[in-house]
Amino acid sequence: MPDVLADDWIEHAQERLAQAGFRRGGARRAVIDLLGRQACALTALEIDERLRTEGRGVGRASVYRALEQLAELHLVARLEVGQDAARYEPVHASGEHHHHLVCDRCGRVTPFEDQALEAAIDRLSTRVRFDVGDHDVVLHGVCDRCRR
Amino acid sequence: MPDVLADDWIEHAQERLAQAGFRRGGARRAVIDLLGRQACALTALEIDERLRTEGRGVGRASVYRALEQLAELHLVARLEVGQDAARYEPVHASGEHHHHLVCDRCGRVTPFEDQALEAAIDRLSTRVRFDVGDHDVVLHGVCDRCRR
DNA sequence: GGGCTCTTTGAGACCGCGTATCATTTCCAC
DNA sequence: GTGGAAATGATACGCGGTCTCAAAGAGCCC
Repeated sequence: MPDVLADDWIEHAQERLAQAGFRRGGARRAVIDLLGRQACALTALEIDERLRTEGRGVGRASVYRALEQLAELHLVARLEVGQDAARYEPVHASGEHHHHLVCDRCGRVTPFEDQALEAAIDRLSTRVRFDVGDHDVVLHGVCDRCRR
Repeated sequence: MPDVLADDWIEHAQERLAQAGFRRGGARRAVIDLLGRQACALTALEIDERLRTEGRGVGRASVYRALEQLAELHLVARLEVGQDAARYEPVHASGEHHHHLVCDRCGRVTPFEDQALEAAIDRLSTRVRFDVGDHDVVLHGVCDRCRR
């Protein structure tokens, strides 16, 4: 599913990196291309693994480096959902984003969106003595597949 | 500050453990006593360390074991806030709980409460095809101490 | 209390995600 | 093309967390 949104993000990311003074490089490019095609968050090792099976293996260090740089520029979001491995996903320029349901039984991570939740967080952000940037919401429980 | 709430939680936890068929043991007791006195979440290694400085050092394995057992009985909440170390805090029987502001500059973790946020999550929980249990909300940003 | 069994404990080996190092390769401004 | 800086990747390392197993302690029957 090579959709337009993915291509947009990939292009956007390349641009922002160039602006930030980064040179081009094959490893980072491969990570960006893979991330752009994902619907939801992947762990660094999943990325490493998928690239390898695609025949575009890169060093582990390069994966982590690319993710760190992308996170620094807010092009990817880093999140931890209680599984001892950080996950990364593209941040779209539209500001649109989702949160995650985590099945504590099988570990599956599913995205969801909720406007009321976002609104509550926005309102809340203005009243704390804290310069709020990003936020993560994680709902733990049992997914419908495990419940049966 | 040996307050009543802390003592309540400690007692409650002991009771629930007994009900669940656990025997008494010094290490778990030490972990519970320490946790009961905390206002906010600690990492396992912080717990280990503090017990050691109190002269009540316990094996690392015992700390993790106790925390796991307590989490299983929902007596403590386990949360990860993007610092590569899980944190644990008491869950009070009242159902009252808070969420966390994380300073990405200094790493400080600060609790906050918000009723509107809780309400939004409750409403949302009923509409997803997922059996929602706990939830975590983490706001990232810069704390007032680092901002100046 | 004395024994018996089963749980709890803790020292240390081990595992795996993530980071640091550093020699090599690649990019790009000139 | 050439020089110098950035990017890459193999690998060693660090550290949070788990597993193992023998010793100590809890609970129970007598």
